[in-house]
Amino acid sequence: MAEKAQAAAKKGATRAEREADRRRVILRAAVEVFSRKGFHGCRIQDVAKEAGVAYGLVYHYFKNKEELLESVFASGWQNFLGRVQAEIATDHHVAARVEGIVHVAFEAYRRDPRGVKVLILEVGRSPAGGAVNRGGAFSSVIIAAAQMFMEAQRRGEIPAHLEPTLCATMLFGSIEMGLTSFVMGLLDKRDDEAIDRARDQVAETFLHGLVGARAQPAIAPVPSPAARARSRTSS
Amino acid sequence: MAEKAQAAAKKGATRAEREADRRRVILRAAVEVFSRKGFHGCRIQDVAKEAGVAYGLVYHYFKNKEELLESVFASGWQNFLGRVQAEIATDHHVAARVEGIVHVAFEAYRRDPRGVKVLILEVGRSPAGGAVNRGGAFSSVIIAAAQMFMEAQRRGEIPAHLEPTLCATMLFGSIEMGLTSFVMGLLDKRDDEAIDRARDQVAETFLHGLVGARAQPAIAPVPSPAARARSRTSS
DNA sequence: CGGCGCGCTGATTCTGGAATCAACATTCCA
DNA sequence: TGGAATGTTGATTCCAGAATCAGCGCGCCG
Repeated sequence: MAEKAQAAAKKGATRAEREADRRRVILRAAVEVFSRKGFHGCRIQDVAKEAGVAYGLVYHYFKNKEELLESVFASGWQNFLGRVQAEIATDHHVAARVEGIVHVAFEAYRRDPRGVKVLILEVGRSPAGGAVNRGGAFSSVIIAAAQMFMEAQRRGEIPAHLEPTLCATMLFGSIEMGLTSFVMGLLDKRDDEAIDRARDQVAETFLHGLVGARAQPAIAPVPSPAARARSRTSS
Repeated sequence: MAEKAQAAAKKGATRAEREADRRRVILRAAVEVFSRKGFHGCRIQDVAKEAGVAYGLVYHYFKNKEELLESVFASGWQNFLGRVQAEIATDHHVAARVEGIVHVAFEAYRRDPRGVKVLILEVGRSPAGGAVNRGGAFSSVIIAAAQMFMEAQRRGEIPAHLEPTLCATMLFGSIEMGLTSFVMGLLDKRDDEAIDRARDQVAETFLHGLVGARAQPAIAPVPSPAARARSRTSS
């Protein structure tokens, strides 16, 4: 249906270039279709049609459906992962780094919502043992971020009693769900302002939460008796 | 493989009771298998075997595979949803209600990790248009929570400039990813203490973040020039 | 106690879609 | 310009696994 553009680009280009181009077109189509129907919900034919290409050609460029997803993942996630790692690797104050990470995520979404959607919906979480799970790629960011928080604790930038892994987990949870609310249409995905505001709120709220956290009491001014009673029941 | 227990329970029970029992056994087995292999990754046969029951019987109790998932969803999510709604419906301070919600989620996980895993991995997010997505069930909690936050703003319990939907989104994102870190083995799922601590940290951190949020500046003491420059670039 | 109904069985059928492949098209180089 | 190499096609093959169904046997009722 889409993607007739490639025909035009065919003219002045070496064979290798055109081939790489085709590959990219198919990959792009795959992202598109996966994001619409999900990995399992779509047939290779759908991808081919979307790419304006014959059924079998997909198999010329990718060993099988699985490898196609693999590649979609690689092209999207690797890139994202790299940027996040770069943010983490700076030795700025943890606040700056967290801001950086949030920024990277929301920018990625602004640039390519479809792609982010696929990553969020298909790749990041996918059924455990499932062949789809990119050997703990998700885990690796979280671990990296956890190390960052640990370092921040050593520097006294955030309270020492927080579990770093959980901090990392919450950070990406907030980001991911923040984006999901756009993906799912809870917030207006075409409102650029809204995306900016969301980004800032996620970063700020999360940071305030970390820095303000104190070991003992929740700051509930009127902690209902019921909640109080329950709150420590099971520990 | 498992579930030979039902044979024993067969004795003193009316027919209807035994039948309902069977249904429950199958449902339980489905949760088990879905959580291990995912919805798409498992065959009805796997479910049947897990339930210690014949292939075709599954079809006696459920129209098809889809309806089976539907039921797994209903039995798990409805229940969870109800409890969350109940928390939201109290007119306690927002802090108490948030604590309540977090508590409900983590308790659910403690009681039935498998079930929670299925909800998180299969049902909650599932490919968009996909037949699996329970008509925005996920959305409905978020909307409810968003209303709670709006109310809290009216009462002056949290800053007025926060986007309520995003607050809700972040809350469930934090909870969900917090649980995911157990599901994925980043934290030790058999350590009851750890679960408790995680629960408290999620609630506290999130609440501090909300309450402490101020309209203008992030609290970055040493906001790296790079981050500063970038921070407002695109708005 | 005998026969009848219904929960239950699993071999069989059926279907959708992944992967193959042999034929056809295009590009490249001599 | 010819023909070798490589790209492209889609009808065909093949199979996993969903759904069916004809019959069996267990337990209940007369």
